[in-house]
Amino acid sequence: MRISTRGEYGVRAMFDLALHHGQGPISLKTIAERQIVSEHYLEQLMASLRKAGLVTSKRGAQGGYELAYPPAEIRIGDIIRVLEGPITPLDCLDVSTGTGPYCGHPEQCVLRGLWKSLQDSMEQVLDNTTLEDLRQDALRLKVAEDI
Amino acid sequence: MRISTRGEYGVRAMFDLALHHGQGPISLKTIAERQIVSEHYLEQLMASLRKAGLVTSKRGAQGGYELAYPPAEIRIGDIIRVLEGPITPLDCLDVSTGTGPYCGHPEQCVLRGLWKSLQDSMEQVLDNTTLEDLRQDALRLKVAEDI
DNA sequence: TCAATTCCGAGTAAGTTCGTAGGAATTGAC
DNA sequence: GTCAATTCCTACGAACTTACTCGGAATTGA
Repeated sequence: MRISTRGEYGVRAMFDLALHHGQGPISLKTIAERQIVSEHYLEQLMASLRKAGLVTSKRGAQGGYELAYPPAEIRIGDIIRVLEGPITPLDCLDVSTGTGPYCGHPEQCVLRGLWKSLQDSMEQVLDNTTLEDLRQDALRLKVAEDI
Repeated sequence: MRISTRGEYGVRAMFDLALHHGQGPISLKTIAERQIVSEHYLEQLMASLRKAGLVTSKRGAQGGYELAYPPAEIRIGDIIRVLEGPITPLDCLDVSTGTGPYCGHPEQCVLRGLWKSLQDSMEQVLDNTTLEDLRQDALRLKVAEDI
């Protein structure tokens, strides 16, 4: 029931970009130093986020990454889905794979309801929180300038 | 964000035991056949559940496993915790490990709130569903006798 | 021109998952 | 007392995932 470092670091990087949104491209090196993660590893995560259209990049000197949309329009669930895959406790619930909704035996429908409830509650949290929400939290903690 | 087969099969096995609660010990072989999982693999899961006190076992001919408590007193969260470990999206949230609550940098407290909300919502679902709830669902589906 | 930076593909060590294998110990039924 | 059924225990292992590292090509602003 854990998210991996892909999701964790990815959300941290996107949160960092949200805090500095509007200040031009931020380099990987800067993000990696501020969030204390491996630069090369983060590079791979940013590549995924870029291909998914959540960030834009600029190469060369003074290049870096920026959010592709305002922080209020990027949900944490969007980030997690890109980096961790569908938000679901069980593969058979994932409509995108076509393996569900029936897993072969009718009695499993009872358990399916359970797992579906779990999935719904996870998505509810992750899709109702945006980067802007996190930014507001940070401002409220009055530590934004230190980050 | 997935549970592994340990949790999935374990819940299925416990659900099976709940449906047949009060009928004496149920053998691994029977559960494995009904739930279509590997008998040897399930054996390992049942060993964990036994050590955790959720089931009792009886060796020898006509032996098998039984729920240690009535279905209404066993929460799905209890089963998942035994088989998958603490229910938490991030290790640093797990109070039992002592690594939390501070992960070294204050700005992470903002993200901590997010992950904590996620954890709470997952535990809310898993700890508010008991085996009796699932049994009632099954009875309502009128398929209990087929299982 | 050059330093900074993204982009890209490959490799890899350690850990986790999902089992399998084999046999010892226990028990009820006959 | 024997035997079949069953739990109990330890060990092994193959495949997959995770969390990176490495090296270098391409791009860009100063």
